[in-house]
Amino acid sequence: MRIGQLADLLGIQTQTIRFYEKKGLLPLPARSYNGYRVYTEKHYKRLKFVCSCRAIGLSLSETRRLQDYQDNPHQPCSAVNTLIDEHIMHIRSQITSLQDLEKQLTSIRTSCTGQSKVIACTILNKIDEIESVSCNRDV
Amino acid sequence: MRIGQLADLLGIQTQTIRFYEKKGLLPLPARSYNGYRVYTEKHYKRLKFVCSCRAIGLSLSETRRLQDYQDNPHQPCSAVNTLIDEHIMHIRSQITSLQDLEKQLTSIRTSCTGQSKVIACTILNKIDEIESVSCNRDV
DNA sequence: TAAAAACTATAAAGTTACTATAAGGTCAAG
DNA sequence: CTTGACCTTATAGTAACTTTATAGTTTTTA
Ligand SMILES: [Zn+2]
Ligand SMILES: [Zn+2]
Ligand SMILES: [Zn+2]
Ligand SMILES: [Zn+2]
Repeated sequence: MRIGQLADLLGIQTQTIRFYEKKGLLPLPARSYNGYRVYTEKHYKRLKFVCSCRAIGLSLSETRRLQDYQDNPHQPCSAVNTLIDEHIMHIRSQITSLQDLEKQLTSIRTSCTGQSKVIACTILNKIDEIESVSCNRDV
Repeated sequence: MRIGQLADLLGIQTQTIRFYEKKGLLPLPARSYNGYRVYTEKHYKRLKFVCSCRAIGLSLSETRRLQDYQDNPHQPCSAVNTLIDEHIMHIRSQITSLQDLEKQLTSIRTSCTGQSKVIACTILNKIDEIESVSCNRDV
């Protein structure tokens, strides 16, 4: 199978496959006489796993760690659980900070009906009054 | 005021200030005889506004647009409201996709107690069974 | 007074997970 | 024999910074 077919199978771009290869998430494929990459079922499964990990929001390095576990299948799987637990915490903390943001934003938003001029806009005034404890930037 | 003092006042790094300057979010400061940047109250206010915008999750380009409105204060402020409305939509759609992720992840997670070996880990099996319609990547 | 610490400057590279562009080689069809 | 679809590599761009390197300046301290 060539790179275009593999990409179509998984609904991703060929560059993405090359990118994963460079990042070590996909084993080096054989090359045909003309230099084209040749993929097997094994590559397909490996790449599908990467796509699935991305679909549940795992980072590429988290995905890589899971692959390592898959490659050493006789160790206890508690490490897998830990990784997923930590990832769930990532997601949850993102959710709560976004929810906080949304509250603050809707409160700011409702103060203005959009009928005034910018100079008197209560939204801009409220933004000016925000006391960012320290410029948070991780959202 | 020098760059370090300004950074301390707002709890950010000096490089971040230079970065904002390069991005056009902060007017060019005067320079003292030795080339050091010299900031005034005006710069402080401008930078504080940027930090506040970042604190409510606005991107730098959204922040820039708000600055443009501030600089032309005699137009109607409905554009401000629209920008904030759109930004709230950004936040809300991020929240819902993260909540979807969290559901999927907790369902995957609860299937394993971490007592098995990797080869039999139901988490890895469930990840393998995910049918990513197309590898989503915007989360 | 001289060395050390602290601050400033610029420029370039690293981060994440790709996407886009450029410039070119290969292959089948018409 | 050229067009189009496919493949190759390398490089740059995205967001919002952070890190590193290299160097000049000021302040503190021994
Ligand atoms: Zn994670
Ligand atoms: Zn308004
Ligand atoms: Zn936004
Ligand atoms: Zn398990």
